[in-house]
Amino acid sequence: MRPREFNHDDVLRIAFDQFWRKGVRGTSLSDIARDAGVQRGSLYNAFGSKEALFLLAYERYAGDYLGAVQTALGTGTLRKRLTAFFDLTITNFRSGTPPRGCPTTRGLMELGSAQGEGLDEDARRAFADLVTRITTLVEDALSAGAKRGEFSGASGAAALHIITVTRGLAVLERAFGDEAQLRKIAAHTIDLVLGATKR
Amino acid sequence: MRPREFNHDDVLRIAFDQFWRKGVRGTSLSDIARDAGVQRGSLYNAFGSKEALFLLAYERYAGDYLGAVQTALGTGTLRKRLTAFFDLTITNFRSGTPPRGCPTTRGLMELGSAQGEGLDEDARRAFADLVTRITTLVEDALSAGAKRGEFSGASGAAALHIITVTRGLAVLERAFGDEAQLRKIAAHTIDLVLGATKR
DNA sequence: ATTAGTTTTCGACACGCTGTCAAGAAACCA
DNA sequence: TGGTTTCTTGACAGCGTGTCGAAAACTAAT
Repeated sequence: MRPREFNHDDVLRIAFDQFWRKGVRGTSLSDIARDAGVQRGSLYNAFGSKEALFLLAYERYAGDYLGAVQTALGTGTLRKRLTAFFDLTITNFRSGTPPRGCPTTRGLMELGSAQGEGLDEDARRAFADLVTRITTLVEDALSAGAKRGEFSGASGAAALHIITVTRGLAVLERAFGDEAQLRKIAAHTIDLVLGATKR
Repeated sequence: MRPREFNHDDVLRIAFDQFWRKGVRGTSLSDIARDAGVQRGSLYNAFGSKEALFLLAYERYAGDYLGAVQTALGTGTLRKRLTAFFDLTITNFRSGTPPRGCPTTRGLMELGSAQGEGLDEDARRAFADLVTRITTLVEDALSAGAKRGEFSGASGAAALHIITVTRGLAVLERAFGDEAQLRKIAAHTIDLVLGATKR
């Protein structure tokens, strides 16, 4: 059989970069094909559809990001861990020029109820999955912190609250683009959650 | 001059309903024209572009919604006011079948950095404007509550935190569609913010 | 070395969407 | 009634996704 003339992973990387910067609906396969030096038809042949290509590219990102979260939440006091987590989150939103925002949040709001019901659901699942996994990591950090007496409260509720704030930060980032504001909110949230200990 | 054969406001209402359900990029002017019983070209003649039509339709929604927020935040104890505010917010996200989500959050994430730089910026401003106005209303309620001894803390920071949570709720609604979860998070947030009083 | 078979690549096509434009239609005013 | 103005209509260009068949390129077998 004839070997493929392009590298799968390279294309996924290039594609996700475009998706991240311009959104799924905002990037065309022609864009990706041009950037990757590949014919558009070849992409369809190799990946099937734009959504399928996006899903593969997103999975790669999700894995990387989850690893980074795990690292951020892995050392130091609970406050340090949470600070590192928020820092990672905000830095991720603000990466790129101009800042690319949060691909997960964007995807979640961008898709939803368009018209194509089929693959949209797969994408939603992928986004929701990453959110769930990160929530679990935060919850674990809180539980461990509770054992060490750094936090007293319901880890589950607190973790969900923190995740909700990070999603909100992703939205505010798009609305105002004010990184200092985001960091203030993050610090305030940590105070609120940890302060609940010394009620 | 020849009078217009359709009612401006009717079209805006019909258009926003579609935009809300399917997103700006997900609805075509053909859809709106069909629903409104108007020719597509007439819409271009009357409004100029899809984005302009959306902006007009959104302004109408924003005004209505802002009024509802003002009402919700207007009576009772501070806790009651915040509860009513979150209730309004979540009910709004979950209205329609299937639930339509938050048009502001969706718009904020959907637009951003597509390719058309011109009108996207106007839309972003409109979205951000509504968020800012609501933040101010919440902050006012908190300040008033502080005077009455129902809250002690920085009203500005707390208001921003609450708004961030509502934006996060809009995202989680899309991710999980679990209304009970949203209400739990809202209740937890109120406890956290008001609980900070009795530190 | 030649040939058969398989996979990739390429180009043309159908279809939908946005936005433009010119020509037709309808109301109003003089 | 005639002219002007505005709205409506339909055709068009341009770009997007996705499909299809044919050509090209490589492997493997004879």
